[in-house]
Amino acid sequence: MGIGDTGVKAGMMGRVTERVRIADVARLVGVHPGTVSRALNPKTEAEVNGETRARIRRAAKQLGYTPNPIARGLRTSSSMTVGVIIPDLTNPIFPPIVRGIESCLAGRGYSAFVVNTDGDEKTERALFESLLQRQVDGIIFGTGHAGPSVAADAFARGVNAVMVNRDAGGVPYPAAVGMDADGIHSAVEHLHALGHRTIAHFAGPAAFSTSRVRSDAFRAACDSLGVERVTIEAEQFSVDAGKAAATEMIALGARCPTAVVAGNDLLALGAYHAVREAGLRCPDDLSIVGFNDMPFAEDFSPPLTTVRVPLFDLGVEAAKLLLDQLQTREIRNLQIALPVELIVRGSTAPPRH
Amino acid sequence: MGIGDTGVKAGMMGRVTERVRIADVARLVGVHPGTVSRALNPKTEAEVNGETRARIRRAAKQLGYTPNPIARGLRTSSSMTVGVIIPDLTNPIFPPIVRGIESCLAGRGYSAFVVNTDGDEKTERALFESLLQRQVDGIIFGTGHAGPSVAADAFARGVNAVMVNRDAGGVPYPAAVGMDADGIHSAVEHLHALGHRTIAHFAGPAAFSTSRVRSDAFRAACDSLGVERVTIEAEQFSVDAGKAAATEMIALGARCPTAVVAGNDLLALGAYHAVREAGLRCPDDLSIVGFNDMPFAEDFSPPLTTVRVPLFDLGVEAAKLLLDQLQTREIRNLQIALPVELIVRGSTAPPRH
DNA sequence: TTGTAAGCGTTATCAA
DNA sequence: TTGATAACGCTTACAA
Repeated sequence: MGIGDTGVKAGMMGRVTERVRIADVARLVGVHPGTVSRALNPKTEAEVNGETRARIRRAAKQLGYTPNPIARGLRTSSSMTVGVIIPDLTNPIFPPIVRGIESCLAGRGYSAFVVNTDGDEKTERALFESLLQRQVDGIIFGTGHAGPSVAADAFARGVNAVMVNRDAGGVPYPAAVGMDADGIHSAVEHLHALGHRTIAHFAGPAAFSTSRVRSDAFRAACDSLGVERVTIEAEQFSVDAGKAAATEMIALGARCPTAVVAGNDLLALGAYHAVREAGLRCPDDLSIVGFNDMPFAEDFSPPLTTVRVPLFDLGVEAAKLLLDQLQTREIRNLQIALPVELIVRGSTAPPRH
Repeated sequence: MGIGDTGVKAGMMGRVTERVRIADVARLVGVHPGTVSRALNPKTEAEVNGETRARIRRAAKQLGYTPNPIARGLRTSSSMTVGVIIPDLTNPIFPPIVRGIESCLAGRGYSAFVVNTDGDEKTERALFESLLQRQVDGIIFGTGHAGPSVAADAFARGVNAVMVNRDAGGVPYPAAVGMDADGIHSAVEHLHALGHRTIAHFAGPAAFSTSRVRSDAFRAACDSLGVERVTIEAEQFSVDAGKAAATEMIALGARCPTAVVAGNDLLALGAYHAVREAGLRCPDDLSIVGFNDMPFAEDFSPPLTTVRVPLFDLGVEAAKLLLDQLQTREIRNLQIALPVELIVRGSTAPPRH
């Protein structure tokens, strides 16, 4: 590590600009602080005389007044902030989702506070509590899974929340998800059309709704097309797990399927690695389809055939769902399912005999 | 869009668990709230009798008391939060940086509030102000550039901040960066050793310190090795800009360099696209080196030879720098430069004659 | 329509 | 060492 200190110091800290308070505006206008508050608050601006309101607005702008969200939050127990709980920001599906959430929230004056659990339940619980302490108005869970969960507790405690990407098992929070079954059907049909008659599915952990929906759809699609099928459950939705699954499959030798529908792009990528390591080639020896169309999937070697999920829009819809919930104070048990699309690229080809 | 509403409603919102306040603990212990505050605050716990402190701690735990950060923030004008301003979370170098920042912050009780500017100065300014309003204790800028900037204003106003990845031109905030010059030297040497004698550099926008450092190093490295050089300045650090630069370069025909050192991986990826579109191949017709080793660069087609920057650690160091600044209340003008490493993969090969 | 005043849950100053 | 008390900056009954 190189450290180069020029020795120049910034001297005394300049003072962070004195914040102008509501009282300053009130004084300038010659009116009571309460009136200023009412005039500046969309919900109460009707209660104040049009002309005074105009004068207050002008003064506020002149002084550069902006309400202190901390003080307001203390008073109203609302922070105009929503917590976003995801497993890991470096999983490439999350940045687009988060940006979608923020883009929707920003328009309504809300901000997103994003935290990472690394898939650890204890961490998730701690982060959840700390978000509540910070007075978030609601939570968007990107960590949904079946069984006991933080989301389940949140629901029991009446916390406003929604799910994104995955649902929460039995917990009736609204969710924004992709039409995963459609995507899997398209993938299987595509492979069938290419001539594949034995196809494998790398399923994600059974606790995730995305895993279950995709693997059920896989079974249904294969059966309806008369395709022989194998399902291998991966420990996680990760490159390593995908590699392990593919290695196991390749060991089948002659009975090895000619194509795989991976539960997500990371598993597909793991399959790439296994294929390469086994001295085989994709798509010549094995066709591989991913799921999500994560950023840069088109730049993989070979470019990945995958199912595109509108991740940004998933984020937008989840945020809308939450905002709606905050407004109506009613938790609706519904799913918004967005259409997905098979993107055919270079990782699929006819099987060779 | 498919909407399926089961019609099941969650009934009346359960009530979010009643928060237990400092007064509740005080009452239980039979002591004044002020004492509880002192006992629970690391800075003042020495002022309270060991035994009372123990009783207070026990009661707090029993009741599940946790201080309300909003109330505390109002009183102390500190939120134990730092703002992180980056251009775009979907730029793959940022998730690792952000995780690094958070991992350091978490240990010290701070949280990170991340916002995206999309490279727009006005947006950045608005977000900056809103972060200050939210009482962030400091800011980490991932958006540094030369000339008038939000960081410059922040410095003038005495705001605690540090830079990550890029520095802020003339503004003397501390910065955590990579040893970019070393990386470029390694890249040029690698290409020279392969036999390349004319090399191009795709430089990023001149306002970024990363661009300047890298392109200066490129010039120096080529000159010291007697390599002919061309520099093309890209409009942005983006795939599209890289493609444009490469297309322009390929149009040179016979005078086209046989290798390019791209200012970052995105520019390199753009060059991939241009090469493919021109019916050429990498590395056969053109060797390409990237910069950063963004996630999944090894999975590109071909796997990208690039300079690995320890992005996560950059985040960690930036956070440390800021925490240090918050503690000492002194803005030190220094740079922490972390070593980088050339990762040779499949996008570089000897030139063919 | 506007003023008054209480209070959100802490921390910090001052006395005891 | 502890208690009393006054802020922090805002919103919101309630009164005028």
